[in-house]
Amino acid sequence: MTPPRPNEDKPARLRAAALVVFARTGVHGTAVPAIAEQAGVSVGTLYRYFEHKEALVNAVFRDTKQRLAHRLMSELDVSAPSRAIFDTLWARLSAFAQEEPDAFQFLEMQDHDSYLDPQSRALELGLLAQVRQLIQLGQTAGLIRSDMRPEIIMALFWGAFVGLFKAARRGYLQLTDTDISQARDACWQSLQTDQRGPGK
Amino acid sequence: MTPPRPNEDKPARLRAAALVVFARTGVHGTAVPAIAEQAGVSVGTLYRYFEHKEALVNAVFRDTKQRLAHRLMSELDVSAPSRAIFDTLWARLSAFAQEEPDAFQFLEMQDHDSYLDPQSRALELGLLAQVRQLIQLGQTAGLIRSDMRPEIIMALFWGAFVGLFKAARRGYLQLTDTDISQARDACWQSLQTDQRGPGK
Amino acid sequence: MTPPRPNEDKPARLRAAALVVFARTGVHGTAVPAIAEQAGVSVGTLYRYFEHKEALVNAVFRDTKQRLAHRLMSELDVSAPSRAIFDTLWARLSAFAQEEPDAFQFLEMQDHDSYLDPQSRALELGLLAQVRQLIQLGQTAGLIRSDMRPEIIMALFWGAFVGLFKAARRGYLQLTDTDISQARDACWQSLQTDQRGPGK
Amino acid sequence: MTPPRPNEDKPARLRAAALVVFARTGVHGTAVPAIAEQAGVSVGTLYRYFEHKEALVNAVFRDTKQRLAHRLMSELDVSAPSRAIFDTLWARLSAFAQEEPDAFQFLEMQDHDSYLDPQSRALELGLLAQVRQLIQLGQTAGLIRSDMRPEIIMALFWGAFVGLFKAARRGYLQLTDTDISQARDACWQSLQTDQRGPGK
DNA sequence: CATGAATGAGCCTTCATTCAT
DNA sequence: TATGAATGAAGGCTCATTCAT
Repeated sequence: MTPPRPNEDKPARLRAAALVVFARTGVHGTAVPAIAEQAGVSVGTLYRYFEHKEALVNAVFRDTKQRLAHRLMSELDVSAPSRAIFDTLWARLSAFAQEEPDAFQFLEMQDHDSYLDPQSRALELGLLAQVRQLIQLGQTAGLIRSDMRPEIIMALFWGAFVGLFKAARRGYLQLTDTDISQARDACWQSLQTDQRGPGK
Repeated sequence: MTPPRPNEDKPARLRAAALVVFARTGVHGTAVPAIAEQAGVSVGTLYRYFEHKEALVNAVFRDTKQRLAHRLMSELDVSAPSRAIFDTLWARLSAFAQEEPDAFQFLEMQDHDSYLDPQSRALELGLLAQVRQLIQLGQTAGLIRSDMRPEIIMALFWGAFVGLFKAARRGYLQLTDTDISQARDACWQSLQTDQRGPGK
Repeated sequence: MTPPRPNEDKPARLRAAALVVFARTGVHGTAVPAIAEQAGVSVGTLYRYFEHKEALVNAVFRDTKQRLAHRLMSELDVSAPSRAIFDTLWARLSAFAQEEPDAFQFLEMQDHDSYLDPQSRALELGLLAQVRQLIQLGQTAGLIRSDMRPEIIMALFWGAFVGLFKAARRGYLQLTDTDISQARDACWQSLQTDQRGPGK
Repeated sequence: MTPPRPNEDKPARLRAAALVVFARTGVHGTAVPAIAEQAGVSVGTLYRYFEHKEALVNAVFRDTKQRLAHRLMSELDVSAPSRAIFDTLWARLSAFAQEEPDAFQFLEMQDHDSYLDPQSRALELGLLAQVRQLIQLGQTAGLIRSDMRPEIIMALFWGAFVGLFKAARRGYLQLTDTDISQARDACWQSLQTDQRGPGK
């Protein structure tokens, strides 16, 4: 009934479709037929390519996480100064969040823990490890403050970025390019050794 | 069969129980009987006090949000310097996130939009408005950078905080008090006017 | 909270209340608490006087049937000519249907068979037997056609009467006193030996 | 487990099954699984074809009413004398009541008002209007008494017929063909102008 | 391979009935 | 004796999954 691009491979179309509806209604709130319909195939076909709904969720998760990882890390000049790397990463993340809002939102959904399998979790850790290395590199080079554990830095930075786009998505905020640049600079600033000593 | 604390009031017990399981499995992933069981009452009893599952969710949300708001804002000395206010808020938030991890996680869940009623949403906006005012006060007093919109500052700050505790909860991080203080200082640092000018 | 007539006996009040709501919503469509509320007592009290919902239904049925029987048969001059008896019965039935529409409707409800107990059924047969005797009397006296079994006559007559008031209740008809008299005469006419021979 | 006639169409089988159990237990007294079981399908299948239980009830009602209407009215020679029309209708009604007792009983159930939708109600009124016209025709032709409103005549006649078969169904009566003919003649007689003047 | 009708376990909700107060 | 909160089986309905075509 709806064979949009007949020779596009079905699993990919199903993953893409699932991503859309998962972002809209959440994983638990999405019925399998709704995914099949969005993909323009029948339920039976979906189950030909994915054993469970859970398997599909994990496939979508890995797919999306990997796309993010690729967009962030591919051809990244790790020999550049940290600030340049930071700006590049920020720009790439922003592009991802803006060009694939569903993907970005999906990755941030809270209730993944209940159905992610070990492989998916490993993938997540992999990306984290990569970012961690970048930070450590910067710390060693003296370009990023060394008085904080890289894990803390990552959590704060990633959280701040997510917070920014989540606020925008929920309508609390209208994000302009200026906002995004300012936010980037503020975040970078917090990664520097404090020049003024502790407050108070 | 299970009258654990016979004279504790049921609605409160049900809200508390719901919070626990919602935090664990998400709202959509939680069956009503699971809530009743956690509360040690029967399903029928739950429905005596809450018309819908949705009504219960909203009650839990409001309850929790209000408790957070109260913990954050009660007896806050708004005439204190911004840094002191900031530290107080950070400490209170940390205490909340550590003492009531379920509550903290629940409030951060993504898929609330689908079932929150107007009253709940209004409550959320109310707390945001309060925090916003604090930031504006600090900006006017020259203690917080004025080159960023308060909304952006809030989003970044709240996001960073959430990111920190979410990473801890997910096991990517073992949070110590030192970590929390450092994170606080880093966040505060990003709220200051940059002393060194933009990078690059 | 609502002790309307404190010394009226409770079972009677409960039967009356049940009749009202049964007529309105049907037996299956009526929740026990609704009956208690209508009676101005608590559910617990209801169960003090009636073992089951079913027991209450049967009590209401018997109560109502007996009241009908009494209104129809008490002080009936069985020595009067059939036409006079007929007119009296018709008038009494009409009064009952008009003064106690709930009772009349309840007695005619179809799905009684599923919960009437033997005693209730016996009562029903008792009233039928009484009417049957009246008809036989008339037949013997040559005042009612003898070419039809009394059972058939009863069924037709009772059905016609019910049909008349049911149509009125359902809004297909606005019943006037003239209508009721005409209907009475038409019914009586059908009980007479045909003066013109069969059709066809 | 029970694929009795595999290629019979399911909605029809479901309507037929529902009619049977509705006639037995009443609509409110019938659980959806009981209908599915009677039809030899699963609950899920029932809900594939009918949105609600209520939708099914209405479908059954319309189906049944229309079948009755068709059996009564199709190829009816309205130019025939009233008596002939009357006899035909009576015969057709009798056939319907005897061949499809569940259908006949279902149509007469009291508590329809609570779940019939406007379309179903319209259908009911349509059939009534048709019968009404036949009566008026007969009245104009002087073959049916003109001193009674057609609505009254309809109510009495339909009620009498229903009463006859209801009595039989409830076991108060063993209906023979002779009974049915006699009843028909008696009913016709009541539709004639009284030749003897009022009784008393 | 693809389809989508069929299945039935499980979800949300109601309600007849009980029992501590 | 009266109350009404508590219970849990059962009802209406959904949806992940299967399988005949």
